[in-house]
Amino acid sequence: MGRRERKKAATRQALADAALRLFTERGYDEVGVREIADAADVSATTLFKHFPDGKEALVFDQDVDREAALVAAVRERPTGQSVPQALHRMLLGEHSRRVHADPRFDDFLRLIDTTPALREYARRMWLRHEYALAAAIADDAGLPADDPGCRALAHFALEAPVLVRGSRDPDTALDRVFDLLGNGWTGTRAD
Amino acid sequence: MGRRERKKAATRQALADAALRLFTERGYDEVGVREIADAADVSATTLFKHFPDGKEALVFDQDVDREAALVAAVRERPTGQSVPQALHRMLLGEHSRRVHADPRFDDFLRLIDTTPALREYARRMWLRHEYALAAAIADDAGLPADDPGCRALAHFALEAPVLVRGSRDPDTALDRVFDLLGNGWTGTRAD
DNA sequence: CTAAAAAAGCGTAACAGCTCAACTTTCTGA
DNA sequence: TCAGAAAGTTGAGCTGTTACGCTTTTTTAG
Repeated sequence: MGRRERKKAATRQALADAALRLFTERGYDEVGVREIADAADVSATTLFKHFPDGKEALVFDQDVDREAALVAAVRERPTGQSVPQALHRMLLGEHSRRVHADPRFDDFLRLIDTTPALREYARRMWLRHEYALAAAIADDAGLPADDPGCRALAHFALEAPVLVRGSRDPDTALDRVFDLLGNGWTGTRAD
Repeated sequence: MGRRERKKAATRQALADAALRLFTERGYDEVGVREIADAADVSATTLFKHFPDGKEALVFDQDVDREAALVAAVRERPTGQSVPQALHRMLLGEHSRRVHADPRFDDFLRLIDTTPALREYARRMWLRHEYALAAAIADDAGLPADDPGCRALAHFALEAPVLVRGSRDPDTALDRVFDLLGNGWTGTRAD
């Protein structure tokens, strides 16, 4: 790795670190991009060269490849396991794995939960994989790739993680969401 | 109705009309708010006084009360009809009723479909009623008002209309979405 | 090896949507 | 009638974001 790329990566990391620190200290809406750029000793233009998707992207630095994991969860699920069950397990595992990996991950989640713009951005990051996931589901079920039912299942499954954030018990809430997707609405009229 | 309120309503209408005309003529992103304000012969600040939710709100002027209709669809559904079925019928009826009411409604829908910012805004308008609808569903099923399953059903049902836009056959697509919510994912592995 | 040219970082200035403090106009009621 | 409250309007200015040009580094050609 050349000297140039190393400096580039260092600048990018300095920007992301400064942003996360300032955001958690004073709140997302109270910190401007010029201030973040100053803290990393670069100009605002440079910040946007490193993060073309804008201010929100500063928080979601690590862009791991979730798409492959999602498609694999559908394709390589064990016999007898339904598609919703496979996605459910995959999303649960992903979440707990991340919580245990980085101690700062809690602050990270709290920041996202309390900032509408970041929740929206997180949702859109998940939904970027909607098309690929829908295609994998359709292929598995022997339906055309743009089948609306498959698209709906992919869409709802990808939205589930964002939807259950803020619940008192997110894991149980996720159970309920995937129970709905797997078995349908089973509620009957009270009394 | 006093002279003052009439003038206010006239200004608001002039703004909405100018916006819709300019947007359909040249595209949403090609028209600035200052230009719209000029066309209505007011300043940009005045525009935001009339539409505090911003540029997108100019397009969704008529703010009919859908919340009551949604809650009523759940509460007053005929015996034997499930909650998803009731919501499905209600959303279908709402759509066709609007298409037949105003001939300009087609242009309106096309504008929304081709503008990501407007699609997002439409989605958020629907989701404003998520809490009320979830509470109505929970009440009907005898569950606590913040039950995650009820919240998920409300959320997915409200997102359905936006999700099926752009499909080749939106009505059939809506059938598939509500089949998923009513009966769960029934697909089995191909071959 | 060196000069040129291609690429990439960087800052200035600007434009977009949007808000704030102040000024005018219109309505109210004693 | 006429203060003063309420509502409407405005120009200046803030924030996220981008286009343009300048400088620096890297690659390439002879």
